Amino acid sequence: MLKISKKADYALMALQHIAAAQFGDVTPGRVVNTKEIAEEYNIPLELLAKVLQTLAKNALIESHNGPKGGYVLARRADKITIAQILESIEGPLGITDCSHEKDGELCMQRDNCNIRTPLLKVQDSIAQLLNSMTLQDMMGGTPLITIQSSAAQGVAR
Amino acid sequence: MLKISKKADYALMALQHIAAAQFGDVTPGRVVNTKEIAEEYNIPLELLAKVLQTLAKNALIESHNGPKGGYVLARRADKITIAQILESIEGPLGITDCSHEKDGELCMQRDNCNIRTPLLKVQDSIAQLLNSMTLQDMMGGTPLITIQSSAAQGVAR
DNA sequence: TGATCGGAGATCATTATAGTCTCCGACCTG
DNA sequence: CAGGTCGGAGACTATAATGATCTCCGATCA
Repeated sequence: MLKISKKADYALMALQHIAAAQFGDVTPGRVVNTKEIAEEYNIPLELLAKVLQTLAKNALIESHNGPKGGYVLARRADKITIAQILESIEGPLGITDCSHEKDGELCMQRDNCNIRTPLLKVQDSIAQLLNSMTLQDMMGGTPLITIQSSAAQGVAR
Repeated sequence: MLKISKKADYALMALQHIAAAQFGDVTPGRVVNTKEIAEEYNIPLELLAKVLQTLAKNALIESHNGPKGGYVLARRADKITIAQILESIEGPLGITDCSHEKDGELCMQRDNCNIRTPLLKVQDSIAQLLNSMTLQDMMGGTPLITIQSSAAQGVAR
């Protein structure tokens, strides 16, 4: 349950790769194209292209056309959150259908719903979690931040 | 993104209702049947039946056949976690495909995967969150626990 | 000017989801 | 001891989301 899509997976991998090429020690400032990433991670080329286009449209990366073209990060890796990446590909975070329902499209259970409030709490927690992690945190070598919900603490299990 | 299924929604609503009927002030100890829940929350009867059967099979509720039959909680509401409920319906928590891949079905990206570890961290955090909330916490009136990831604290946003 | 890039749209196959239908067996209760 | 009321279980269908592919276009730079 709560699985993220393959596209989102690809987005994360690609961004990690772009960030590494751009800020890594080996060949810093390198522009990386779609084909390189697709081959590196065994991702279908054209599907990855779609994903990168979407990321570019959402201003997470910048595209450069023509030979020697490719993608670079639109801003520093520590300014790109996991939440931003995932939301670019999969749309806004929404545990339930009614998480962001517009006026006029209320769900059938709405008036009697007994789980809306607690679920929104859960959603907020996940949102905080995803917003607190950046692409930088995902870079290899960097020790990952320790994540623990305060709610989980002190719960005997 | 990260939406839970309608079935899982129904499961949460139903369990909340059963718990309320069982431990509420009005008519404690009441056994509630599928039809009552379906009508209360506008859930398709037969679909809800499936959901409740699954919950029974996973030992979250107990079924009683025959007239006056229905469902009761298998244990106290504070001993049933949101994680248990969701996993009963949607299967184990898995942010990525490779979260619990068995031997022999490795994903194509496996050997080169640069995002597996951080994603598993995210997954663990969500698991902790869902395990820390119980059906009891979802009961109406009860002030919901304050959930906040420690990682989110101290992050300017 | 042509090979190399990304941009964009339509299209298709597969799978997951949501919902339905049918038949069965267990249980009270009159 | 029968009939209505319950859950149990399986097959089945429709719709939507996903993953993936194909084709054509425009920009760029050597």
